[in-house]
Amino acid sequence: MLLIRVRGPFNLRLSLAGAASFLPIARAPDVFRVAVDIDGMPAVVSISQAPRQLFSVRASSIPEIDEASLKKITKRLVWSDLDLQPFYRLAIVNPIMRPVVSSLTGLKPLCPATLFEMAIIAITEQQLSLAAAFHIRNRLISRFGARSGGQLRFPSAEILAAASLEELQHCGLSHRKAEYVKELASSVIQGALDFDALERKREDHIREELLAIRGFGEWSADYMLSRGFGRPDALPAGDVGLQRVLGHYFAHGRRLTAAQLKRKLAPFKPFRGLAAYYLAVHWRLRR
DNA sequence: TACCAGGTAAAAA
DNA sequence: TTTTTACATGGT
Repeated sequence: MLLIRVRGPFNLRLSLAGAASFLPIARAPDVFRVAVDIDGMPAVVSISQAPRQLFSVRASSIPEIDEASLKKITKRLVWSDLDLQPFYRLAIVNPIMRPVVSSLTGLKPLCPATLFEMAIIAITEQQLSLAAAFHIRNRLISRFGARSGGQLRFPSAEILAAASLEELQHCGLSHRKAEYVKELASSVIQGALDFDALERKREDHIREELLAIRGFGEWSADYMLSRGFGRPDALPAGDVGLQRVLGHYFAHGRRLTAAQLKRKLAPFKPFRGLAAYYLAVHWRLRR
């Protein structure tokens, strides 16, 4: 077991409930359990929050685990480099945002285990409802995922690149999306696309690279910057879900345009995407 | 039953 | 160059 200290306020239970509020599942888990690959070895990482700002992290099914690697993946899963305090300082002086952050103190968006998985998530969620995309992803996982410690982990780029278009379509992807997934997986294993190297670049550079991927438009690039790369200001302004939710807070329930959405979130720069997430979770949990 | 859902690339005009 | 179209599944 490994203990990790977190910077600033963080409430894991609340963050899990926030994440679950977007999915068609009955109840949020209280332990963050993710099947992953650590240095090529399958493992299940279980993160729970001890009193105060400590996590306990366990990795099963590996006899010897490199502590640094485990720490690295954990930091990514819980976005631990993000300190919420500067965002809260901006939020509490805003009459609409103040009650939202005070009822959701410690909420953080949780990240998927890998950027590759996040990229596939972005593709599956294009245009479809989150519920539909959720079921499609689950079919991808049960069809192509490898088992580690009794849990299925998200299929690797190698597996998805080798899958046939028919198999991918059979999971519920359109023919076009099946092509996107296969091509993206191929360029990852060929090294033409290196998400880990991208992570260290500047935000605008990452965005440009993402837009060059076939199947990635503005929405997917910003969504991935926000949810995968953990850039708190990145904001998919064309997002229908956000436009509707923000409409409840800023426009008497009328859906906002992309430009209006940006304008309403301008006071929270450089945390506009995070502010949008707080409003979306607040709306879904109706706290 | 339709219709819309946290879009995009490619065809058509 | 700009506009229109096809497309997957799930919930209402």
